Amino acid sequence: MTNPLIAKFERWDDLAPEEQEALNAITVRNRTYEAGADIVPQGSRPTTCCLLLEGYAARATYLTNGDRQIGAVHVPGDFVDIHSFVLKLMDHSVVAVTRCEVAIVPHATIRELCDRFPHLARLFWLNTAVDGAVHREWLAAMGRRTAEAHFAHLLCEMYLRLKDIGRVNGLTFPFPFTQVLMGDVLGLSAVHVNRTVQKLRGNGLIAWEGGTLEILDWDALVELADFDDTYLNRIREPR
Amino acid sequence: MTNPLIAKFERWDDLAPEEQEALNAITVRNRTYEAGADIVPQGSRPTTCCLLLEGYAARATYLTNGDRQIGAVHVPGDFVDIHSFVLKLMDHSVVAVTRCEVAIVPHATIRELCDRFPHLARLFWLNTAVDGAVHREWLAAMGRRTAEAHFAHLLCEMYLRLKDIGRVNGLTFPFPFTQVLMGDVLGLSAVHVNRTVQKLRGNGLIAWEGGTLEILDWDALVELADFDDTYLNRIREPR
DNA sequence: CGTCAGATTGAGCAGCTTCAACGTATGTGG
DNA sequence: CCACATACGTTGAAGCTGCTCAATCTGACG
Repeated sequence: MTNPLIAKFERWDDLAPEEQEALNAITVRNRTYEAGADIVPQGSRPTTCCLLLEGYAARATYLTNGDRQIGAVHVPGDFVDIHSFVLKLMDHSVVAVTRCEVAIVPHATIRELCDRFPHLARLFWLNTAVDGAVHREWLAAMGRRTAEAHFAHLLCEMYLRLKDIGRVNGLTFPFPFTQVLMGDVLGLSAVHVNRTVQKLRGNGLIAWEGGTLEILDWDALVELADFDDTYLNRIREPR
Repeated sequence: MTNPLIAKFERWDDLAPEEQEALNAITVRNRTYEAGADIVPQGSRPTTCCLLLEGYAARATYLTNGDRQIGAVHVPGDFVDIHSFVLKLMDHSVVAVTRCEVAIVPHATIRELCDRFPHLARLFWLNTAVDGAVHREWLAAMGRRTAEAHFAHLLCEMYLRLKDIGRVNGLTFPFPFTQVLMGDVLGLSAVHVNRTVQKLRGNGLIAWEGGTLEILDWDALVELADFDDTYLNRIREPR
């Protein structure tokens, strides 16, 4: 199997052979997390970073009343907490939404890599920058889009990101999330998520059952969501 | 006047004398933007980065219907679009909320700085990471807090950030924003911003008039907002 | 067959929006 | 100095969106 991080970086820019080699050698060990487990807890001080190899993970910010807001959904190839290398203290949790397989990379290794290959340092930085762009777009979706458009927007994003890593089948992809979880993603109650899903179904935009989602009308979904993929930075150019 | 960027970086970590020297030399020219002007437009490809020296700026994501969502408010010392160095294509605009004075730094200069001082590269990266943390906290405020708590949260954040750059006077600070703008920040209509402000005033938490805001009861504001400053990363440690 | 997680439905209510009017301060041209 | 325009804040009324509470349904599993 190709290294999914190399694949991700190569969607952004060319990698020198030595850079690829270095990226292939950074994993200290792999680890599996069960669905629902904390991969990195809010308030902790990680000394490693986690590269998601398999499964879905999410970033959750918890309030003291127990409510939480999810700020990003991660797919295989995502370096879910690469920012902890500079941030040190986690302001949020990374949780395993499904069973997750993760490669563990020590901060010290990231440090060496960055010193040896400034170009890789820029790509790590870019990773953090794109995460930020996703947050901004989610903010716009939450503040200025209807619940239905917000959900549609999320689906457009998930589809493209999964497509980029070769995990879609036509317009169908795995979507093993509960409606409660989607509430934490969209900032809605589970009940209202249900009603929103039914609208999307009723309008013939999607089918969603058994953890599999099918987009029935991509153009209509994009239109409804006012979706523009610029923020995902799906562009290959010198960095 | 001390360089505000150096001041900011030194709140995160020690800087070597050569690093300070290098940071002092990066400005190519300064420029002033009138209130309301685009400093960096959404969709553009900047070849420079902007360091805010004076005034308030904001990042705005525009929808095609003209609505916008603000994702961050910037104060002097903020490198408002440092992420454009790796991102290349702007997914959002940076707008001058008041008249702004800005130092312009070419990407090429940032590049040299990063190559020469990997430590500075990490601090630029940290800058992007903290921006991301703010976005996440705003997401949580928008999705899981009431309008009143959301506004209170924003005020706690603004207060601390302004305090850190020495721009507060006791619990009073400049807050020259219109209620329409606050709507774009909070994801609310201007009318509801007005009613929310009146609640905060009525509960004796704040006074706000003539572009000046005074926090009348900090503890109550923090309590209402469920505010925790972790995400602002106001910690000095080796990076 | 019982249990449990998750999805669905209904009813009533609170929060927020829109539309529209009005108040107030500031500035501008005559 | 007045007449008028403009920007911003405030208020009321009506209606939609999304929430809470609570019940029911469904399929998977032991």
